[in-house]
Amino acid sequence: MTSMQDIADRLNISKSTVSLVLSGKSDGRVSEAVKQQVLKTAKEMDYHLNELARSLRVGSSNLISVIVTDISNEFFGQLTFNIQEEAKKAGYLVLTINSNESDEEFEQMSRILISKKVDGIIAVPTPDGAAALKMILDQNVPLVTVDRLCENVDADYVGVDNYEAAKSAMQGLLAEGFKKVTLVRLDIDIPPLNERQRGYEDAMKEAGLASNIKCHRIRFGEGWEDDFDNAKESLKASDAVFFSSRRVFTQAMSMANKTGRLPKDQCLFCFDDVLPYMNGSRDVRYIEQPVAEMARKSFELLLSQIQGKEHTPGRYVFPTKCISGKF
Amino acid sequence: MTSMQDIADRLNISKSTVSLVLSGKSDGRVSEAVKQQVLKTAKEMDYHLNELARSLRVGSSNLISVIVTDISNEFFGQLTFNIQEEAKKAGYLVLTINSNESDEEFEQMSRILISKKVDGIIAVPTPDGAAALKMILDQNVPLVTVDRLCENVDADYVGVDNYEAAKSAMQGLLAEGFKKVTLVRLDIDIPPLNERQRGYEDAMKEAGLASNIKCHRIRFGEGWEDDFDNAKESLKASDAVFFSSRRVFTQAMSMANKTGRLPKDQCLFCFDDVLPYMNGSRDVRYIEQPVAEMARKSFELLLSQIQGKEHTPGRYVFPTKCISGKF
DNA sequence: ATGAAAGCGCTAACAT
DNA sequence: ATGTTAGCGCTTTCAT
Repeated sequence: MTSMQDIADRLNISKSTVSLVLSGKSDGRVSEAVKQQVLKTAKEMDYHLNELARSLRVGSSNLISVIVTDISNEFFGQLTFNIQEEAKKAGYLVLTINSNESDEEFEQMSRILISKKVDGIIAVPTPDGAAALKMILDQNVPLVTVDRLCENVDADYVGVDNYEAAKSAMQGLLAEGFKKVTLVRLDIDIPPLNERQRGYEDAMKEAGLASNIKCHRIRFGEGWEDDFDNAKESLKASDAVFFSSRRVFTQAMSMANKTGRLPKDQCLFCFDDVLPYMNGSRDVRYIEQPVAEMARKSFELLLSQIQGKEHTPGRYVFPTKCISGKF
Repeated sequence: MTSMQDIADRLNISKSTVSLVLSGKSDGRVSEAVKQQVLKTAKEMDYHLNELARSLRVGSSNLISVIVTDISNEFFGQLTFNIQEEAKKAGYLVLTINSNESDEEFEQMSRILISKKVDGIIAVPTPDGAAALKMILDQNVPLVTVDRLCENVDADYVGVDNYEAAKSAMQGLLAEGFKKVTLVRLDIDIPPLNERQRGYEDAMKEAGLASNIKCHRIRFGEGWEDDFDNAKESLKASDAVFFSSRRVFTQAMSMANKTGRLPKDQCLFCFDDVLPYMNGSRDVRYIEQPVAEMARKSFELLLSQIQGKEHTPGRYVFPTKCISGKF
């Protein structure tokens, strides 16, 4: 591995001069002749900058991290993808981490990231991730939270109004005459899912359908099949089903292949785009989150923290779109 | 930021002793009393190891990278997720990179990764990524390729037999009496897609259906809608359609919502699991790749290279599963 | 325009 | 059992 010293030795100059040239700070400070020699020798000797050394010296790694619960989840995949593209433009690389919905993993990985001297963290907090978030803040590591609001943590937040989105979409649904609407959600207590449920319940109540409120909780991990099995009859008896996340929706679709279909005339309502899953024979309604914009905003906020700009944490709530039709 | 020196100063001992304790190498070499003091003081002073400095010193970053074309693609999301979980167990963090199918980006990002001193790279090569792969190899950075075989690059490879999988699934399809089978594929020349097409064509030929061979290419980026539009009539006239990747399948499904459905009695055949997309009213056939095992193997190969074990590059081909039924 | 020297925080070989 | 020292490869201040 060639180092700057090696180049300096070869040319009988000092490594400071080499550094000046190679880091592009030679304007006027180094003679053109020397500059060219350095550049040429660097190429000849196949020199590659050691970022580790540079980072140690200047105290910043040009690394950020995105912590999601599960990168293989489509929504988080898209979020991460868009953040990465933004980061790339600004010269940052992205460490992606899966918390697997575990508070312990979330905190443990946060510690490791801090050790790695990441310049900032964009995180989807786990159900009880407040402690980890506070720890990050304590270490003065720039932090932006996405998707899930942690009320008692004073950090930037980017997300959507889950309550309003769910409620108003429900109202549209009810206005069309659907009465027996059942909710299916994951059995993890995270704000978005709770808010969506609240939106569902309030819409039902306000429409005088409180007695039809019915909610099925599906385990996040092992055992979810059983939960669907138990919910089966109740779902079949509904005239519309609200799947409060894409994950639970696709699980339901997979299950349906094994344990029986949902009635064809039933309306499906889902949080997040499910168009590709539809085959044109159903009333469908879904809510679209502007994931690319959310990603962009998250990184923008992080970057301004990194650059030490004047900053008081804010909450940035993006509008959703409700789409319905025969899909 | 507390450093080991700070702890040493506070306790009037040397930083080597502190290092010994904090890196867990103090067994017998440091007195129990001092050890406890160090541990206590470290906690008090809220000490966090500076991995950057450690990495520079020991010459390894405990960072690896996974380069895929697009992390928001479900298949790559799952692959990455599983690699990350393996890496975590071994104490590695993962930098994920999107090449966006661009050879330039692939090479440029590879250079940056090498500068960052990643300990190894697991990559899904871009269509003409050979140059970048060779560069990585030249720098003696451990490398494993996944999903796409680069014939003229001497690196570990993990994948499936795309030709055989496609051909034998096609044969099953034809045995059921389907005759007009049309292929839909992305318009990027990567080995898996080419191999799948070859499998399709050979199966058709051997069944005496050469004249029915029909292949539609869908652009990877902008304009893909038009390509589907052009293929529309031809697809409707087929009695089975082979979607050679999930991406192109889901695109087709989304399009169908806008420009008209495919006939109900048509058989859908797809590479990669599409169960959640089905609603029980169709003949479906799909090929499942053992993505978790592939991820595990990839990381295992990478790790053994990193650890400098005796190693000649190999090709590891995993069996696929073909599933068919009314889904 | 160039060089010398210090130092980022850590580890490890070598004293003591 | 503990300390001293050197050095990983770089940037940056201060001299010259």
